[in-house]
Amino acid sequence: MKRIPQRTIDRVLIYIRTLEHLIKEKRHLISSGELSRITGISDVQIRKDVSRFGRVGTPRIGYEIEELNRTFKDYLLQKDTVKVVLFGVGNLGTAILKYPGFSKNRINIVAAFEKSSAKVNKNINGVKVYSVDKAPRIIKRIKADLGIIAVPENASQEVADIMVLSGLKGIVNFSPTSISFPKNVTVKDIDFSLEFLSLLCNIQHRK
Amino acid sequence: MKRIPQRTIDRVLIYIRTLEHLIKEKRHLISSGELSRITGISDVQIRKDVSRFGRVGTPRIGYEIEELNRTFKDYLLQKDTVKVVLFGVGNLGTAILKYPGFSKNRINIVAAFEKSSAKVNKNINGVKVYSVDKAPRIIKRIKADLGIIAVPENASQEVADIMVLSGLKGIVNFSPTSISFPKNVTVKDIDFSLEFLSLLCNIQHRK
DNA sequence: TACTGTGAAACGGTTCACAGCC
DNA sequence: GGCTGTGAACCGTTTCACAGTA
Repeated sequence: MKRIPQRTIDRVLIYIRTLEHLIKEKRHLISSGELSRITGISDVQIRKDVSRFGRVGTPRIGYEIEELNRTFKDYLLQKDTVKVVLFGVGNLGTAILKYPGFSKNRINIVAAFEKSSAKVNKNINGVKVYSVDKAPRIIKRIKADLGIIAVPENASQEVADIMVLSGLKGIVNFSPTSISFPKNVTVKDIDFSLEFLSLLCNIQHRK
Repeated sequence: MKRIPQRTIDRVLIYIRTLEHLIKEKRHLISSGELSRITGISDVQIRKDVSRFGRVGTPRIGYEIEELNRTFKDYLLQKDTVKVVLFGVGNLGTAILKYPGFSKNRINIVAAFEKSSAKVNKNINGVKVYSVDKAPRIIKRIKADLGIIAVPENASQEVADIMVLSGLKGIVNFSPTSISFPKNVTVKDIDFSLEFLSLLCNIQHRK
């Protein structure tokens, strides 16, 4: 199959999330129109996305939910579990450690790292907190996939460097600053302030 | 000035964030090339974005940082402060209440709402926690701009309905589910699991 | 009739190539 | 030479319009 663009992947992840809700409700069939109403994504867009996977729905009937979900997941979510490490066990870091949604998506936070010695060696929600200087060794040993930056702004670049050095190829950066990194590493920035301001501009600038 | 597309707005918010860092470091001038190196956004893109605001840099020299920053902010950030209300004072909700980055962006969380009576009437980081049924009255009185959904998945639609009823026009939804809402309301979804899975697919699917 | 599936058109955004300027 | 500024080309995505089907 041809390479799937990131935009499409992000939509498909929403389809998967929705289909799994429906499966829990024992639903079996869904049309592109109904999926559109639930997700807010247009029905044509949904059919285009589905057809990319070669999947065939039944005219007049719609798509078989289980089958569609399996097709998406087989293609996108090859790894059975994702191993993630967290840097920074402050308020946000702790909330992430306790976030209830990860387990159902097979996302496992396997270790946390902290500078402040008061938190080191604690155990939060079953995750051990280590001193930052142990990070490279531990990350290589457990072969983590992704890393999370949840440290204060002024420490984020330093922490990012350690993550790159440890061989992580993907980073989710919650700190409100641009970090530099080699181009074989992929970074996703989530800056809460920017999300709010973006939404606000969005509202104000629509006539 | 013509309507500015959302993509551009999101980039400009990053420019503002960066320029303010530079101002703190007493820098005065910056070229599109250097701004590109910091932010990861291409230099041509930056010049295109800047030119949309009619701003003129000096060839050979670059842009005057203070001036550029002011131009962006004057256009985008008209409100002096943004009033936000929070629904759900669990782990994530509490982390948001204590998030240190909001104040410098003039984002104020002005009230929080919780179902569980154990938390009602508490005060977290200077923000009063009210019972959910008080929400419509309080939100209208204080004229809040945006609302945050940080309640468990199964309560998110119910809470969203209350927010719409209270007149909020923008919602940041941290719950991992699609919510339905009238089209005069703008919603921004932040689903942590999806962000991680998206990043992972991104890494795996690049050749 | 009520749906899926899809080529073609329209749209929007990014990159290119280069003119202009100090 | 090193920077800004920008029309034009390019590219990817979304929407349109409609053919196909049970």
